[in-house]
Amino acid sequence: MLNITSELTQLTIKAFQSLFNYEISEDLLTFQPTRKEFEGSHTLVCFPLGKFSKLNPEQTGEKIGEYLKGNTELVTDYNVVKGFLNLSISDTTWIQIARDIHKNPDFGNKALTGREVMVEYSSPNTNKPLHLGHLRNNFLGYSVAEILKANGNKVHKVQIINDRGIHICKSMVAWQKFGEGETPESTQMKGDKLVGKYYVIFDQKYKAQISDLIEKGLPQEEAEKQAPIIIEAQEMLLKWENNDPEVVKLWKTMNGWVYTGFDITYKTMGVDFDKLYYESQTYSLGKEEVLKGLEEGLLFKKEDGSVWIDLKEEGLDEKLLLRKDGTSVYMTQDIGTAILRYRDFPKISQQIYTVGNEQEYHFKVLFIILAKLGYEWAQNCYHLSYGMVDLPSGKMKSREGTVVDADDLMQEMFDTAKHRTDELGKIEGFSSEDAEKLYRDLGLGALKYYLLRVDPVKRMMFNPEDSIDFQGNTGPFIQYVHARISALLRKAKQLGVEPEIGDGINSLEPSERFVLNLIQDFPAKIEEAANTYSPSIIANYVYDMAKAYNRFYSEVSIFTEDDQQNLAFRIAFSQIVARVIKSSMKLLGVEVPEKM
RNA sequence: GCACCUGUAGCUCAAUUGGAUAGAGUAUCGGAUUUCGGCUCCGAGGGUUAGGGGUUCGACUCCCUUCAGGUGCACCA
Repeated sequence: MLNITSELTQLTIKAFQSLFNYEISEDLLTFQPTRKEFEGSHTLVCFPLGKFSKLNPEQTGEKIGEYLKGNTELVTDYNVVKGFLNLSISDTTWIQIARDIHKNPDFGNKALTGREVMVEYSSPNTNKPLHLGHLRNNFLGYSVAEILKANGNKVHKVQIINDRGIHICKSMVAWQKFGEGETPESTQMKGDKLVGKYYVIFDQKYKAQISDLIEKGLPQEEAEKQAPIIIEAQEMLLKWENNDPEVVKLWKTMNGWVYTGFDITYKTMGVDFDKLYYESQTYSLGKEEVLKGLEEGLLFKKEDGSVWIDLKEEGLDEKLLLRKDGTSVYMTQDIGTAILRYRDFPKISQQIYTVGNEQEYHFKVLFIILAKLGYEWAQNCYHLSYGMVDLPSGKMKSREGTVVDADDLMQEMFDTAKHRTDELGKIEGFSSEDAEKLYRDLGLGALKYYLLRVDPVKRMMFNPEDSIDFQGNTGPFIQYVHARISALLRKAKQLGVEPEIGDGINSLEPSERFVLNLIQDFPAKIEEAANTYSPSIIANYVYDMAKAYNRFYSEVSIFTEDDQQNLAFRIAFSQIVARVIKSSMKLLGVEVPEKM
């Protein structure tokens, strides 16, 4: 397809050659969108060129503009403001571009490049339900996977389920002692909620025991170590690692409950995975690798028998890899998991870990350790880090029970969507099933869009009220624009108008040029988003486009058009916009309804 | 204490990676329409980009520094 920027670059090189007899380098030519207060669509920054043209930036721009206008079909007009050369592109070019895009329903998606990557996200602990933070994680990981796919990568979506360790033993101990045989069936609770309940109970009992011990005169630190219930949990972990049948059975049962619960939540969220990894299946590989590293002298053993790695040369500290009792820690497991994944998928060139920014240090260390152990792919590992999500009501702290549960929040979004939609009377003629689907699309779309439109590295504020507004930079607004176009297309069909870009079109509205300029930028935006792992780029892009189309729509009344060719063109043009909106939203994991 | 991240309009976020007069939405104020103090349109105000210094044709962006907030520095995961 015709690419205006690269076309302009080539023509400008030629112009420069012919005007100043100098072969200008491509990277000195930066084209950017023209600011809307000036005429034109593409702007060449002339400041860096003066050195080679031997003229000041204005004169340089003037000369180049004159040349491009006079000698090319592409450029029809120009103006120079300060050192900026603004170029107007011919309508025939725009129409040609529209035609190319219209013919290509798959516009934006690159063909497979042969590159293969793995994206990890979600990766919950199995001792408590998913919360708001997990929502950002899942949406982010899923979206990045979609973006990478669109950019030509083969993508494997995976997660690592932290199904072993002291945390799950805590829930198990509490259930054993105080559960009285409760099950999801007997309590009518989602499995993850039930197990989470016992995790909380454990914590309460543990705290009570600590304060008892402190009252008896023990220092805080000692009390934390000696509380009977924590000792029980530690003993259980050891039994688990030794394959004690009873403990393993309980562990399987309770994890099973959690998985059933998680599956429901994932389904509601609309995310999925190609393969699941379980720490219970990877930690022993990690242990092997650590022992191997110890033999090779890469690691060292302390007097108490614990195994460490020394990272002082890298400016970091020493890091524990095996406890004195020989059990493995978080890091050990992650080493095993990473290696196992490369064995499973030898062709992947990169692993992307979607994990909160509180673990930046962990991943920094992990990647260094893997490199030290001799795995050169470690340098391609990437920690997709993201900030916390705050709520207007205040901070989210799991210990204080102020966590916002993922299921509850999504349900609240659906309810709000229903409430707002009914209020606006937008669902006349909907069957109850269709209406239900619409509430879900709107509620979930609002949530996803709001969480994804912010740069991942930033801590963000989630305001449920704002997120589901039909006005402004929100999911529902974009969904609304799409539905509006869909309605227009339906009407065109009724009237028997075929969307088509014929040869008779020769001029465009300024707002159409503006929108087309945005549209032709779509593949570049995908690439940028893929390179920076930022769905926010796509989100803000699609908002700009929806807004621009909306302006066009209010300026031009489409069906009063008496020129049939022009009408067919405007329908085709709208169709392209709808497709790009749909594709963009798909990259964010958001459904766009046809009707709303 | 050390390390990393963040700081942009009252609020929530952008800014094409160093480019023009820093933009949207929301809130506020004004106007239009309207059988609601609701909805919808139009317009306006609102900024020393946390402060200071430096680099250059040009800095929200890069470097140094101070301040504020957050996170990490577990034989938890």
